[in-house]
Amino acid sequence: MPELPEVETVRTGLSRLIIDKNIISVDFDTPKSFPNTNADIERFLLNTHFIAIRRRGKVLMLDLSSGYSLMVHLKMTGQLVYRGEESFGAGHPNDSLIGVLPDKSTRVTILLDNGGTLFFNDQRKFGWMRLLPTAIIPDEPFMMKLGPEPLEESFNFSTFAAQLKRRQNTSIKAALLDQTVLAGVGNIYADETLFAAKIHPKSIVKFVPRTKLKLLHTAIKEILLFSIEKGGSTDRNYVNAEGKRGSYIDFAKVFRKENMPCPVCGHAIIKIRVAGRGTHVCVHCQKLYKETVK
DNA sequence: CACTTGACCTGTCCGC
DNA sequence: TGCGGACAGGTCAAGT
Repeated sequence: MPELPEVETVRTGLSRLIIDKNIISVDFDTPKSFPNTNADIERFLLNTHFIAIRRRGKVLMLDLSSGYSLMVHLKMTGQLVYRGEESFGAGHPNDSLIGVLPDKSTRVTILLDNGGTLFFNDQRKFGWMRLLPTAIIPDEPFMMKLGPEPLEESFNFSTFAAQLKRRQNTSIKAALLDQTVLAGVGNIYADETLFAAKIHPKSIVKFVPRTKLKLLHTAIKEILLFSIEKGGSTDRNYVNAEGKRGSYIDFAKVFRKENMPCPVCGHAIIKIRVAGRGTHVCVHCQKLYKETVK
């Protein structure tokens, strides 16, 4: 599912593909997918061009020359896929997960002046795309609440520890998934980083030793960066801006590895439920901290 | 305020 | 073969 590395991969792809391209037309299925008025669309979207593609947490911002931006959240099954004139409708036989576009999951279709098309697909309709003034994006309630960017230099260990102070009595996994603690980690990278730090996901935050939290902080940075190198994780639906898969999942140690041997100790990885999510853990390697350690 | 649970959706898989 | 139900998991609203 699109988490920070997947959204970042889409961002770099779109930066390469649609910057400076002019928007000729936009078409969408329902207002839920694109809740803007026709007047706003005509004034601030049509006949403007993309000047920058930015990311904050799992949110994408496609900045336009009109002073407005398309803000996009892919949620679980969202895709932002560009098809150039040459590849239009053709798909990619080798590494594309998707075929001819538009398909039944297509919510928004944006036609560009170079003959290319930007598709916003979303099978489960949880995602959204909307047009709003670039300047007010930071004031949006969702953006206001977001925690620090884990890959920024300023996200050092003391920042991480300070953020966790607000979630002392919950599980460490619930804390990692909380976007106000840090922005961009979802189910895959929560499981993978906790495995790397040898912390059981059900561990209560206040009982996790500082040394383990330091390992976790380092693992977050390293694993997110590594996944970006691999183009993110394609578990089911995720594809990049060209409709292609990411390969991080091939390197995952525990995610979707239930009943398989732990790569460190060989014990079987089990799947449990933590914070309402499917959670993968090696109970032999990952220690459960539920009370003060002596 | 801190924390947990259910709702939002649709496609897929599993058991009968 | 079809059908019901569980499951997938990001975020928010409503619950304790």
